[in-house]
Amino acid sequence: MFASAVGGYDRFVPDHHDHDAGPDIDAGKPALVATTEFTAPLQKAAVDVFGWEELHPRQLEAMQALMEGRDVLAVLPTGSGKSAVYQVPTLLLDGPTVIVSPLLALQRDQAHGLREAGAPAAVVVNSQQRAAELRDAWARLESGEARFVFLSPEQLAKGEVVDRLAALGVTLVVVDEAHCVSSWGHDFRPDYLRLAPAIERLGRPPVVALTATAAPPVQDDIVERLGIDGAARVVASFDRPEIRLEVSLAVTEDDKRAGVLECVTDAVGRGERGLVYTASRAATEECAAALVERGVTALAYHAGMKREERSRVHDAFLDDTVDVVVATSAFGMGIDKPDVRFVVHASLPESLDSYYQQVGRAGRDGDPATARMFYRPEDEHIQNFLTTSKPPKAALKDVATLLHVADGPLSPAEILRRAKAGRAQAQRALDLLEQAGAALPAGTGSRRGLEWSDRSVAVKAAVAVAVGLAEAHQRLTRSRVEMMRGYADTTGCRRQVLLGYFGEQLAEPCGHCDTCEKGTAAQEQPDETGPLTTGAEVEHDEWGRGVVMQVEVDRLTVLFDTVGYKTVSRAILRPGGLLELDAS
DNA sequence: CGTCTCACAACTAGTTGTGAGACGGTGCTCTAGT
Repeated sequence: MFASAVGGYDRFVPDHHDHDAGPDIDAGKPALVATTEFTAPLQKAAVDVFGWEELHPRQLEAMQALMEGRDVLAVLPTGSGKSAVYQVPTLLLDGPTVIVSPLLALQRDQAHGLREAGAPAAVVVNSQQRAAELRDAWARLESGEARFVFLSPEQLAKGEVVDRLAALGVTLVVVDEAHCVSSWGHDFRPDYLRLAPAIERLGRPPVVALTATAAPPVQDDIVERLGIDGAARVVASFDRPEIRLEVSLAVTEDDKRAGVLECVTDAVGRGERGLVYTASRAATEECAAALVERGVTALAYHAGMKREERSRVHDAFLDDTVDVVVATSAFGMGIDKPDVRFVVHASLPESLDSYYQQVGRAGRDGDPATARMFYRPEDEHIQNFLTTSKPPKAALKDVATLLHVADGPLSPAEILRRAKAGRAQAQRALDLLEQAGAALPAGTGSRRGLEWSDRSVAVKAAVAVAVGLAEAHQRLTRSRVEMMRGYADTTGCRRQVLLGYFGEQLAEPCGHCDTCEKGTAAQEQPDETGPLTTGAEVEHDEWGRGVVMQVEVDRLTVLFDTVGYKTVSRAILRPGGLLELDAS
């Protein structure tokens, strides 16, 4: 729409470290982005509608790829204008943009934000709306007035919603907080893994997956699950030098508790505000109460609380009426508060991905902030319990048999009702059978459901494949917990370890994490001079193919396709990227 | 896998030990009852 209105406005966009208030997202990347036929129209639309005088090179790179019809995976820090990546192109495209967003509160805030910015109308479609609101939302989309529609992956799992969207001629699909595809899709919210077929049914417009945190294997998983293999990857630096990293090992629960309370009380005494993450709901309440007893204004936050109360805590944190929020992992997505000065972990998080996401909520204003983790070796077990559910073998057999003998498609509701297994187990079994390709979506209208893919495939064989998938995922999540533990126990520079996990090599120890100051980091310099460097492919007799994720003095961390992360001794190296069998 | 709670025993009247069992995170959506 703006293309014809633009002329004579063609130049390179330089790097703007000097007046960029957000994090430096450009380290190690080319500062210039090639100008294309879309550069000028994008810049003009950004100024005219949103008042953005300059687009960051990374933003522009992602937008240009989308305009060329390519898919994009953009990994950009929060506060760097991730949303602009789809907002501006939408102005130049003919149809509406569909934004898949994981939380209803987030959808509401984002739609509201667009309204404030003076952008074309945005609507929200979800189960919390009244019938009249929904009718209105659809009417505005169908009239062409609304150009943005926010919805959950669960909405896109509904055939009638997809059909209705398809009729609108969707020209762009956005998967916001795209790390959820990888972290939640496999079990917790399986509709994340059903986005690819839904996008196909929308006519397969370009897709942009947006997230602030995704290690290379997670990026691969997102791209694969969304079916956007050829996506342009726009990945900014993960480094947040303003955040000081510290870890304290505690022997007893009492020591750990005392450490957390002292650390938080001291920080609040200096006038700082921040977050405490715990592993359980009970621990949030216990810790918040202990802080209050010490004169700190603290509130607990977890998913067991009423919606209203959760939003009250959320607001209190944003408008500084509370110094500390003590929360489970439920707190944080969508929080963009600039002056969070500390993030304290009172337990080991489930993965370095989660850890970095939580830590990254500190110091958004660029001023110094602290990330301090207190942990006990025992903490590893609760994460293993929480993140790894055993394959539901009995339920798998049960559900597979139902599908195998059925005459036509069965609706998921009917399958759950007829299964002998509990609802949750049966649902998980159904998801796994679908992932295994044994159960396929079939039928139309009210007859829509799932059916057995191929009668010649035996129940037993399909169950075996599904169990294999579940076990592989179980091994991966366990190895991710081990990586978390490895970070906690390292004597090397923490920033080097953390950035290495995200595929970024820091040449020198950072000089201001706890291990650097203790002096242990200097003795643990990674040696990248040998035959194996980060990113190299290796082969192990038992574990199969893997990619080197990290190189240390005498050991390597390798991510294997089948068994997840493994740390192996350098001594077992053989020429040609082969590893000896006796690795441990 | 570890921690906590509870019931109960053993012991002698207030406390300590033991074994079994429950519990531990993230959200959307639909439905039944107010």
